[in-house]
Amino acid sequence: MPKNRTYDECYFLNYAACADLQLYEIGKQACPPSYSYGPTVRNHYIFHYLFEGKGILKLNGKQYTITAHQGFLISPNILAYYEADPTEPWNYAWVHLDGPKIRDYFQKCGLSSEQPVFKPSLDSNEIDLIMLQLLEHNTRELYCIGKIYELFDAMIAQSVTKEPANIDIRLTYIKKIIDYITIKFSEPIHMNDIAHACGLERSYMTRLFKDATGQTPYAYLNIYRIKKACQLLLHDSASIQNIAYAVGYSDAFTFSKAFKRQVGVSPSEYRGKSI
DNA sequence: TCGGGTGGTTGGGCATGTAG
DNA sequence: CTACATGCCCAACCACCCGA
Repeated sequence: MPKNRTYDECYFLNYAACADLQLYEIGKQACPPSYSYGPTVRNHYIFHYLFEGKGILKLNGKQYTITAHQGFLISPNILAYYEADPTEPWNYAWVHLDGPKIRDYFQKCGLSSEQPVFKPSLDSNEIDLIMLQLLEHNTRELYCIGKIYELFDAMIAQSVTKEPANIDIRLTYIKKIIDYITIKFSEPIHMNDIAHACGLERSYMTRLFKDATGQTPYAYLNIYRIKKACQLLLHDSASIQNIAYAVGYSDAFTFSKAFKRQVGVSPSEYRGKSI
């Protein structure tokens, strides 16, 4: 928390919630010049929207400049720092929210921890109005939940960072690869098999997958197998050799080495520690 | 279960082709 | 021109096998 933080107006909702949305807090603040917040990590989503002024956001080692009638998203468990401009400090509103579908809703707006800045493509009056209504009626919890959905709808309609079709295609390939691995992990899998199943050339598939996930399909497969093996070691009395077979290794020795490399202890030690 | 040797497989760089 | 897709190549890595 910043020193002596004062809110122009902030309302903590007593867990206003519906099936897929929890709304924790709504607030607004006209920040003094160079007013900063963080670095901080949150355990839910925070969306800020600027009525006036500008400032910077630092996230994942990147810096973004945000100006009036734009917004920015801070995702859970991401280290964030933001600071008002020294000459034109921002006047913004924020909402703290979470829920099983919130990530999807923000993604539909083109927002994620990689793309945290919302830039409306059309007249921003609609978003301004929704945010002002939220602030005005911040004690009416069900009204606010309704307005949050309206906000998402408006942001989706006005997003200029919609993912191009080819991104969707790539995501489809990634999903196919993951699906294949999760279904076939217990069988001997070659990368060519996965590539063939997805209709891709192997090296291109590897590159595609690594770009999206940060790890190769082969690494993902091994991690998945060892995770499954951990579950079996804890909840099943089968021999280590049988567990090795069950998660797709044709050889218990190879499994044991791979397990120790990833977990740090041998399979038998892992089982022994859990008892 | 571990360590070492060996052969096969994988990842990734690079050049090139293709489509919009 | 750009982004996507493919093919080739080779160093590095991994699975497998064997002995301890």
